[in-house]
Amino acid sequence: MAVAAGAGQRFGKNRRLLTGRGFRFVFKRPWQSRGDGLRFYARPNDGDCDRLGIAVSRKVDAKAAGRNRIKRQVREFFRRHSEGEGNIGDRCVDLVVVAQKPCAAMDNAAIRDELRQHWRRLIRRHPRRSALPGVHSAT
RNA sequence: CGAGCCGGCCGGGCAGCCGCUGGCGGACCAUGAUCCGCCGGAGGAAAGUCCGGGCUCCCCAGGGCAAGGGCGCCGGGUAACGCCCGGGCGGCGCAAGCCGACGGAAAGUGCCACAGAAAACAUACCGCCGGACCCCGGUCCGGUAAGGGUGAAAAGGUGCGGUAAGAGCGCACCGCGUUUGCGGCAACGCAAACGGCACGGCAAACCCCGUCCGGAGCAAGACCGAAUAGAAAUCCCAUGGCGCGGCCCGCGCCGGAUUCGGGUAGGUCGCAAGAGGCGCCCGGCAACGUGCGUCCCAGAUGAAUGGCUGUCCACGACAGAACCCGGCUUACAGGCCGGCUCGUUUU
RNA sequence: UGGGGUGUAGCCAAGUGGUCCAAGGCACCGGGUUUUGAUCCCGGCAUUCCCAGGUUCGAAUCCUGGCACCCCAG
Repeated sequence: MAVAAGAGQRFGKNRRLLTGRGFRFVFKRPWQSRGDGLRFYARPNDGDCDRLGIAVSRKVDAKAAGRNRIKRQVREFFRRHSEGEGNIGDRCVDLVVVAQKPCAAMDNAAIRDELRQHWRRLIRRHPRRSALPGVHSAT
């Protein structure tokens, strides 16, 4: 069974969007949130956990190391805040995070700040059953 | 101690917690994009894609020729190279050292603006010298190329002799060329004799000579599954089946190959043990090679190394594998080791 | 990952197999014409020809290396 406390901390392949089909599903009818450096596209799924896809193109940052940095920040935030397994009663979402050009100039703290803003909008629209102590205590 | 040169190396460390990914082992009333344990998990440039290979498919299947392109002192190393090592020559530096697209201009074609008499078959503006004429300054004829002037570059340089003035005209030295001898595998060097101006520069101008090169690329390519359109063109019919004419045989269809168009974007393999790393012996000035021992060292496929906390310090640069090797080039905080040169001080 | 292309003034751009001045147009600025404006005429743009080396007497042009931007394939 799922370990209730640590369920949201994992980030296996079941928590990611792995195929082009998964991305297309989200982009078809997305809920959106736009900011300076990032955009969120989300859509409720039929699964039992949230899933994440990230898009950082070469136009954002031509250096591979720079793109990896952005993706790591997004992944780490999602790992610590999203809904894990055992939430059959909830409406979980597929989320795609797209990085925009200014993101390359932001430091890690700034990226996390923006992620928090988008995430707060997301949970207002798609409420969780479980509380989100991480978000409230972090801010 | 200061200034500098060369070679080699490192690229935050430790501890804890939460994660990611591959392999192996295990768990299950949920056999999966799951969970648990152990072990492995980015670079010196992984980069730019500038060269050289391996490996695949296509073409040719034997090689040659042509086109186009690369390379270019000599010798060696290497699977190969445009790389590396050693040497020669030239240049820079007091030196340690560093740098060099460094074959050919009497095979040919072409270019050298402006200036200048003349820019390559040489030639004569101002001059200098001799002669003639007019008469006190020039004109004409001839000789000459030292000096002036022009230019990026002016037809060997310097000195002495020589001369009407001059000139390789003669001589000495330097330079250049030819021949011979000697040293060296060679590039080349040294020496002697001879030649005298006969060979201006540019081949990163066309080119000549020598030498090397077929094309594409792992999203190559192979297989499984799904899906669309037994649709189009060309060829084959050796084997097999069916139909038609009585058989040989022929034709048509099924079938096979290639191409074009359309559809699909799921999985498996390729996919990591290699021209491999390290250590030692031997050969070699060295690059490197032979042998022995030892190690297994990333394999993802929306794509893995991160986050947080503590602590130490010089407060962390450039930057992320995507088929794999050998090089080159470019980016880079800081630091370590070894050798050498010059200067200064002290003994 | 692989392949290809382009960098010349604020913008669009031409440019030679090397030699005074790097065409031209738009825009902008100054002046003239006009009662004023448009048109028209004259003049101007003080451009490291993307950057760094090299060849050459001389390079936007030739050679080498680099940077930036754009496009294409699956």
